[in-house]
Amino acid sequence: MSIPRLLVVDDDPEMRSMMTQLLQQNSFIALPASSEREIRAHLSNGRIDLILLDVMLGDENGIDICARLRREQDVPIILVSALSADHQRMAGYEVGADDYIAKPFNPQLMLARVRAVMQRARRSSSLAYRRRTRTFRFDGWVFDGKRDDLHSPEGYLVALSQRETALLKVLLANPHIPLTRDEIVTALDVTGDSDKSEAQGRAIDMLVGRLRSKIETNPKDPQMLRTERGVGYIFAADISVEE
Amino acid sequence: MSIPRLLVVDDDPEMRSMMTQLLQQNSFIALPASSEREIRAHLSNGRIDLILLDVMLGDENGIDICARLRREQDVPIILVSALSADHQRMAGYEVGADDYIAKPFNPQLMLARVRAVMQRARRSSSLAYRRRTRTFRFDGWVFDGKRDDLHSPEGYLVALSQRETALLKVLLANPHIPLTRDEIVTALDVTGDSDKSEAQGRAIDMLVGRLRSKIETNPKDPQMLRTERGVGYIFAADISVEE
DNA sequence: TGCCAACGTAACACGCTGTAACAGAAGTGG
DNA sequence: CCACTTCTGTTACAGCGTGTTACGTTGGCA
Repeated sequence: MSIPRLLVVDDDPEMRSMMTQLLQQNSFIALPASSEREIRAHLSNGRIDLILLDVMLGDENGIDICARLRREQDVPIILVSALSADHQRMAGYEVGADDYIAKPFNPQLMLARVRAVMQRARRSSSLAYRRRTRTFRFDGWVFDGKRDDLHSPEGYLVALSQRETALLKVLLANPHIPLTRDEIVTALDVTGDSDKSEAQGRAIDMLVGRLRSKIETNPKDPQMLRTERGVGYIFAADISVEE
Repeated sequence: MSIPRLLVVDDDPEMRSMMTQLLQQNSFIALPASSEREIRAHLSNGRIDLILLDVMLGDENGIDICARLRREQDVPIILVSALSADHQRMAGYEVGADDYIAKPFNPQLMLARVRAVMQRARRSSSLAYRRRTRTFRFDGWVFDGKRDDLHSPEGYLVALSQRETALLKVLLANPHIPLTRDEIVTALDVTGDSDKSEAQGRAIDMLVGRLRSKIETNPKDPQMLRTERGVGYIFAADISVEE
C-alpha cells in the first residue's frame, strides 16, 4: 500500500533528525516539525498517518497539544518523553494518546510500537481525509478545500496549481498568525526529504507572488496575503469556515 | 455505547482475579480464561472488545496464541508478561499485539492503556466492513467490481478494458491516498512477473489518460482521477461501497 | 540622507505530465 | 493461415508548474 507519512515533533534538532532518519530507513516518510503551528500546517495540507509527539517542547507542552488535537482529529498520536513516571504516562493516555514511549528508547521497539498503532488505525484514513476538506469564505471568495480552484466574488472560477492550493490551505489553517518561510516550506514538503527544506531559496516568495496575482485585486498592494517583514507571510482577511 | 467486555487470560488464579476485580471496579465486564480453547469459546459465543493475554500460560504461549488469533480476527489484544526485555516486547508487537504491558504493573496505568487501545479500535472500526465490498458508487457512477464496465450517471454503459478495470479497482481500494506509479504497477502486476515492473515506462500515464477520457466529464480538468505532481495519482471523489 | 537587508517579480531553465501517433501483442472469425 | 479489431506499451513533442537567478524596489535605521 502507500507509504505511511509520520510527523516527528521534537524541539531538539538532533533528536528529530535521529528519529526521522530511523523512520526513513524503515520505509516511512518522516516529516519534521517542532511546534503546534507546524503540526496544524501539516494536518491542513496533507495526509498524516501518525504523529510522534515529544512532551516537552520548549514553551509548548505535548500533552496540551495532544488534548487539543484529539478534540478535532482522529489522527493517531504517540507521545514521546523523558518523563516516564506512571502519573505522567497516565496524563498522556488521559488526553487520548495512543501510546506513550519513554526516552531513551530502543529504536526497534519504537518502530514496533509505531507499526502496532498504525495497524490498529489503518482503516480510518478516508474518514480523516473528509474531515480535512473544509470550505473557507473570505472577502467574497469561496474556497472548497476539495478542489484546486476558488470562486471569486464576481463569480469567476480561478484555477490554482496544487502548490498554490496547498499554500492557501496552510495560511487559512493558521488565521491571523504570521508564518515563517521555514514553517511554510516544512508544511508544503510532501517528499519527506528533510534535506530539501533548506535548499528552497526564494520559492515561497514566488509562490506567494503567483497566488497574489490570482486573488488580490491589486497585487501591488495586497490586502489578504500580507507580508510580515523579517518574518514571513500572514493571511489577514476575515475567514469563516464550514463543516 | 454498551459496557466493554474484556477477556482476562492468565493461568495464575490469583493474578486473574486481581485483574478481573480491578476491571470490574472500573466499569468493564471482565471474563476470565486460561487457555486458547477458552478464548476461542468466548470469541465464538459473544462479543469481546479486548483480550488481555498473559504470555506465559503453563504449556501454552501467549505469543503463539496471539499470532494465530490475529490471522483470523481483528480483536484488540494486549499482551501482559513478566518478560520485559526489549526483544520479548518486540516479539509481541511482531505477532500483531496492540500493546505489551510488563508485570508488575501500575493498575491505573494498565487501565489507561486498555482504554487507549479500545478507543483507537472504536475510532477505526467503522470502516472495517470495506474489506469485503463489491459495488462502488461515486459521483453518480456505479462500478460493479465483478464486471468490466460501469454505469454512467446518465445511464450509459461504458466498457472498460481489463487493465482499466484493474486500475480503477486499485484506486478505489485506496480512497484519497495518492499512489505512486510504482505502487500502481505493482498492484496491477498480478502475474508475479517482477521483471515487467521495471520496463513500464509511461504506461500508467497512458492508462490513466484513457480511463479519464472514458469517465471524466472534462478529461482536461479531471475531478476524480487527479494527478499528484511528482508523486502519482489519486481517486478524489467521495466513494460509497456496498455489500 | 545613505546604506543595507528584505522583498517583488521578470526571465529563464528544467523536469513532469498529457497526449497524439505509432507499433507490437493478443484475440477473433473466417 | 490470414485479415481485422482491440488492447496496451513506447516514443516524441508540446505545455505547464515550479525553483533559481538577477535586478529593481521598499522599508528600516543610523
